[in-house]
Amino acid sequence: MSEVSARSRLGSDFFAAETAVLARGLIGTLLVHELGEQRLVGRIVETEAYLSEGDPASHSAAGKTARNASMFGSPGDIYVYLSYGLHHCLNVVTAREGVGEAVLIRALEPIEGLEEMGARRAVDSPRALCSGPGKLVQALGISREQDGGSFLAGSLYLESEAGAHFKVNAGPRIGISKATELELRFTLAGSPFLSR
DNA sequence: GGAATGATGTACT
DNA sequence: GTACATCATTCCG
Repeated sequence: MSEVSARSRLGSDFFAAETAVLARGLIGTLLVHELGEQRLVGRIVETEAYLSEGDPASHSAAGKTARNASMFGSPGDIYVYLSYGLHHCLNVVTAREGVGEAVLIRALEPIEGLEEMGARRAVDSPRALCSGPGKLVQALGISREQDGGSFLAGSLYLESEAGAHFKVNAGPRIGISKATELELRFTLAGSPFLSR
């Protein structure tokens, strides 16, 4: 009997799920960024699904542009975009047959590398490190250089823990003005590390 | 506690 | 010119 459950890197079968299903399934998984000797890890506690048809809040709704091109790639691809001209946000692409869809990672519970995250963020409280889409990208040292890459190969990837189970809540997405009636935001029940 | 505000790249009217 | 999948700071109660 091991006290530490086995971790395994998530593969292509995991990312093949329908977008909203994957958004829910990502809750509780570990986001890992290896930066040389550094290993920065956070548990995903908040996600939002951005669809194509019938979702005017999605970047893909107005068609493909230079900025959102990665959203039209393949399941498991990385989409990083610049928000409000200042902050970068990280997405897991779920595109299928030219249909641009993705899952926005909105908040993490810091697990490993808290000190390094604090240095990058210039904050001390663990709650302030990754409690927002722009914050977690800065804390983990992610940049637009990762845009168009893949979670299936490279230094930025996802892990699951064997036997792990999480209670997930669903509700309306936040920070948007269109399609606010859709319940496409998923959160880890009771987590103190959510964005709001 | 909450509301208002400034910073500012990309895409669209 | 305006809107936007944001954040930190500044004001007010």
